[in-house]
Amino acid sequence: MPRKTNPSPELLMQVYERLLADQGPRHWWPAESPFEVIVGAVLTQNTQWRTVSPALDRMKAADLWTWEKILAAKTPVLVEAIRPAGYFNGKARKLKEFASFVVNEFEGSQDALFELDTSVLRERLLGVWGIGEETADDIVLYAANKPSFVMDKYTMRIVDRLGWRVSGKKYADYQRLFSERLPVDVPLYNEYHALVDGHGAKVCRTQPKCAGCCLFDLCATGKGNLGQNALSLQGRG
DNA sequence: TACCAGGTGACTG
DNA sequence: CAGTCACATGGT
Repeated sequence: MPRKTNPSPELLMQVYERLLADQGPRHWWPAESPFEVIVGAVLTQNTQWRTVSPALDRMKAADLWTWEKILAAKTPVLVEAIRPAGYFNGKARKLKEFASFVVNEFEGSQDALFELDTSVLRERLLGVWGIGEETADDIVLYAANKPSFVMDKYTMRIVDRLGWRVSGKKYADYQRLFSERLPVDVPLYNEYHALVDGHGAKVCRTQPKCAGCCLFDLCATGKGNLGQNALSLQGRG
């Protein structure tokens, strides 16, 4: 493996511009309301969005589209609605825990919750059972529109493959790599995470498709795969 | 067919 | 604190 390098703020912006040119704006989060962002953020945990979207439709059809209704619903009813998203027992409990939090402490409106300062909001979210760091940051950024850079499996994998040095192995370490180098800017955080996610899902997959990658010349792993990709291109003639 | 997908909490040494 | 495991459906 090539030696890790310490990426400059300029390099982070260069990667952003490359991804933006490659994919265009992604218009995240794919939801019509802060409520839907939160529900979607829980349902998409370790799950692809394409199975979450049907689950959201089933929740609407089952009249489970407010915190009060989620809280009042019988667990098997909620489970059946969210079944397509997987992990339905755990996610049903998580939705009920969050509903209880919003109904009992913020009168059923996440708007009151979002009035908290960013760091306080994040801590309150982390205090809810089932809300971990990524889901909390999803909610802070995409529902409350406050600046908290979202980290996820894709982003960590891309950082590792690019060969960027990270101070540790934890979520916060990877998150800090970005937040210490980028201006604190909600639209930038929003689009950056969306673009990295798209790249992770389509190009920098578990089995990376380095041929044609817009970051190829910036990537330690991609350069290492040059021969292999050249062969696979040749094979397709 | 076997592997993988926008994590989190519980448990162990 | 760091590693490991269960949780579960659906697409390729």
